[in-house]
Amino acid sequence: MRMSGGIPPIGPTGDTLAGPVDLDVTAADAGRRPRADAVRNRAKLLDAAARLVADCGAANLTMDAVAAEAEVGKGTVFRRFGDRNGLLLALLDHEEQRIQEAFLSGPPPLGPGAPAIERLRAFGPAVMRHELDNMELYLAAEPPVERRCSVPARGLRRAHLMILLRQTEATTDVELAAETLLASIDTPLLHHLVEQRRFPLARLEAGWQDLVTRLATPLP
Amino acid sequence: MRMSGGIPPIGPTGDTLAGPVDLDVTAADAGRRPRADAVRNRAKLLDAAARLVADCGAANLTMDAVAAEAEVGKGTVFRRFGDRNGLLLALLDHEEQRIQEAFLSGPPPLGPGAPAIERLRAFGPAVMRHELDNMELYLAAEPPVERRCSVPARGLRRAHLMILLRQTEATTDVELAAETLLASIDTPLLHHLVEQRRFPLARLEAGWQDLVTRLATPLP
DNA sequence: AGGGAAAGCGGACCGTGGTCCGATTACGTT
DNA sequence: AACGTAATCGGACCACGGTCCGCTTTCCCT
Repeated sequence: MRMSGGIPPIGPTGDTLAGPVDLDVTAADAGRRPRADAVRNRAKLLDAAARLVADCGAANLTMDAVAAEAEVGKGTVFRRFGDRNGLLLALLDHEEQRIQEAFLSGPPPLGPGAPAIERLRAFGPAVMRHELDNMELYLAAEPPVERRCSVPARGLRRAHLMILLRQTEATTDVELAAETLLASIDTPLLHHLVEQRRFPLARLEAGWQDLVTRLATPLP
Repeated sequence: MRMSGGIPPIGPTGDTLAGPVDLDVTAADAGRRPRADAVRNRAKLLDAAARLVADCGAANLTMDAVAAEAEVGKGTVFRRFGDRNGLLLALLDHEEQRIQEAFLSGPPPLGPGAPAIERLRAFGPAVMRHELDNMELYLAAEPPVERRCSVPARGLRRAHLMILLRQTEATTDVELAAETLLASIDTPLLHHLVEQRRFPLARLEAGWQDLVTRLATPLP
C-alpha cells in the first residue's frame, strides 16, 4: 500500500545518481503519517479507477466517473492525485516499478552482472515489450508536453543508459546518445510503428541492437 | 491565400513519393469553388488567431476568444478548422511550408545539388533552428498522441530522410534510421534540452552530425 | 479522555473544447 | 430576375477537467 502525499512534486532529475533505489510518480515523503481516511480513500480510488479502465478503456476514464465509482467527492480525487495525469501515472506505477527493478537489479543480461554492452542491448527489447504490454495506459498517461521529458521515470532511464554507455568504449556525447536511444523507443512512436505501420517486433529489436552497436562503437 | 475544405483529412502518408510537391495540413481539394463568405471568414479567423497568439501566447489561445475576435460564431471556427489543433496547424502552415521548400528545393547543402550525406548533415540543424524559432506554436500545435506520427509533415520528413539515406552507403534498416533521426530532434525533446537543460545549440548540432555519420557508415 | 487545530472532504461552480440544429445566405439554373 | 437548394452560419448546449471553500474528521498533546 502506498502512502499519500498531496500533489506529486515534479522533482529535479538526479542525473548522476547511480544507486538502484528510486521511487517515482505520486511518491509520498516526509512529514507525518497520513490520515487513515486519506489512505482508505486513496485505495478506493485506485481500485475504482482500475475497474473503470478495465471496462471503459483508459482513454475514456473521466474523473467524475472515478469519484462516483469510489463513492467519494470529486475534490478528493484531485487532492489525492493532482490531476488526471497523476491518477493515470499512479495506476501505472506498479508496472513501472517492475520494469525499473528488472533493469536496476534483475537478472542479467538486463540487470547487473552482464557487460555494459549486453545490458544496453537487452534494455531496448525489454522496455519495448513492457510498453507494448501496457500500451493503453502509457498512451493515456502521457504527461503534458512541457513535463514530457522531465518525468522521473524518464530521468531514471536516462541515467541508467548514461552509466552503461560510459562503461563502453563509446566516444560520443553520452548524454545525447542516451536521449537518442530513449527517443527511438518512445511510446507513441512504438505504438505508431507496431499498430499502425505493422512493423514486426523483431525488426524493431534488430533496429535497437544496430543503434546500440553504432553508438557504442568508436568511429574509425 | 489558401482555400478551405472542411475538416482536414488525415491522409495516408505517401511513403515512397519523391517529388518536391506537398501540401499539408488543412489542405483543400476537389469539389466546387468554396463560398465567398467561407473564404472571408477563414481569413478573418486566421488573422484574429494570429493576433491573439501574438499577445496572449499560443498556449492560452481559446476557441471562444478567436470566434469573438473574428466577430464570427463559434461553430464557424470549428467547421473551418475541425478542432483547436487544426487551427494551430493552419497558423503554422506558412512556416512549415518554408522549411519544406528549403529542404525540398532550396539551395544546397540543404536542398538538391549537394551529395546526400551533406544534405543529411544539413537537415538536422536546419530543422532544429526552424523549430526553435517557432517553438511556441509547434508545442501548442502538437497533435493528440494517436495522430502524432501520422501527421503529413512528419511523413514528408521521413520520406525525405529515407531517400537521402538510401543514397548513402548505409547498410541499416533505412526506414527505422529515418525514424530515429526524426525522433532525435522531436520538438518537445529539443525544447527540453535547450530550454530546460540549457544544452547549447552547437552541442545538439554536433550530436546530429555524429548520429548521421554513425547511421550512414557501414559497420566494420 | 478531552480539546484544539490541521488535514481531509465534498460538491457547487467555472472555463474550455466540441456538437447540433434551426435560421440564413450564397450560388447555379431557368 | 427570381427561385430552389445546399452549404454556411451562429450561438445555445453538453461533457469534462480543474478550483474553491465551508463543514467534518482524524490525530496529537496534555
